[in-house]
Amino acid sequence: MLPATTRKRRKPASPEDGGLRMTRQRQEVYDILRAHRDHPTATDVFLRVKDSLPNISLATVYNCLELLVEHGLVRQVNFERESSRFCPNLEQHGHFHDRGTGTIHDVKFKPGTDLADVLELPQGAVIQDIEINLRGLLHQT
Amino acid sequence: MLPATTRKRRKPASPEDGGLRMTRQRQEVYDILRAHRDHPTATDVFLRVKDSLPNISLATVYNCLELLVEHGLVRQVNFERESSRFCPNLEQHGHFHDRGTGTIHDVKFKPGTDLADVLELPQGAVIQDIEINLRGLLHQT
DNA sequence: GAATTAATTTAGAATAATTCTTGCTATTGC
DNA sequence: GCAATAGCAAGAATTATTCTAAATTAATTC
Ligand SMILES: [Mn+2]
Ligand SMILES: [Mn+2]
Ligand SMILES: [Zn+2]
Ligand SMILES: [Zn+2]
Repeated sequence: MLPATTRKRRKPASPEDGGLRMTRQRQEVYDILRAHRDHPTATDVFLRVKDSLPNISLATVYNCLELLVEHGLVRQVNFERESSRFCPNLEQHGHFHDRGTGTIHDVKFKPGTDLADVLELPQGAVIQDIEINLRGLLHQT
Repeated sequence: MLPATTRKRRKPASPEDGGLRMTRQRQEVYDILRAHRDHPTATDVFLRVKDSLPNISLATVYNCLELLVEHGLVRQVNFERESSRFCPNLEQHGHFHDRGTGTIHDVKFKPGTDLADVLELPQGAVIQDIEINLRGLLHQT
């Protein structure tokens, strides 16, 4: 058996990428989400990624987004029945949809507070996932 | 001009029904939502309403649900990208989806608490609508 | 490093929830 | 009762998303 250092080996899955092999397409999709954190739809991502990968297909963009979500690198955000949007912010946060401009803003949780303090959860409920979506208007101050 | 009491007049829109004319179909759809508050989908409602209105169409169920939502009698509840569900509970509340059984439970807000206390809202944000969706498991106690 | 195997991507077809269109029916206002 | 309006049913259309199958690329084995 050869020493471990000389054996050819695939790049190990880092904790960062959640064990997902970072192909060119997946990396570009992920980079695009982190470059412009405006909660783009799959089609938005598709149009943007074409600049660097002109031959990428929409199906691949959907595949990449699905994998990034499954591996916990990206969050999928749904407002009403609109197209899903994608967000690389992994901190616990909600979303505010400004009906005036159509933009979506991240909403942090105040430190030291717990959502469960505000809610009357059913007996025995163990929360695995929290989704908070707000809609309204953003007025100039 | 005849006295008001003798003139034939349509049933006035009550504050309860939000100005919506309550046709047979709308009434049955609404009654079904209030009878079983299990957050049924449009198809669920369709199947149930057929007992009393065997000729109703799915399109009509969708129309009725849309109108009931627009007029504020019913809330539309979306989890992920699943079919919309419908809820006649008009109190401010969130939803807990038990992944074990697939059931959806209403989650009241604790009296005297304010969600805004837990969130760092963007400057100038005026909230018109709040959606809180929780997912997890309900353990027997 | 060529052959083999496995994973990924692509293009287009399929799916499914929802919405739209159209002709018909019921209700309303007069 | 009659014209105008509103509502309904059936099925077609829409659209975001998923699936399928073939081609490409990458990894593994020899
Ligand atoms: Mn967009
Ligand atoms: Mn159901
Ligand atoms: Zn976000
Ligand atoms: Zn509810």
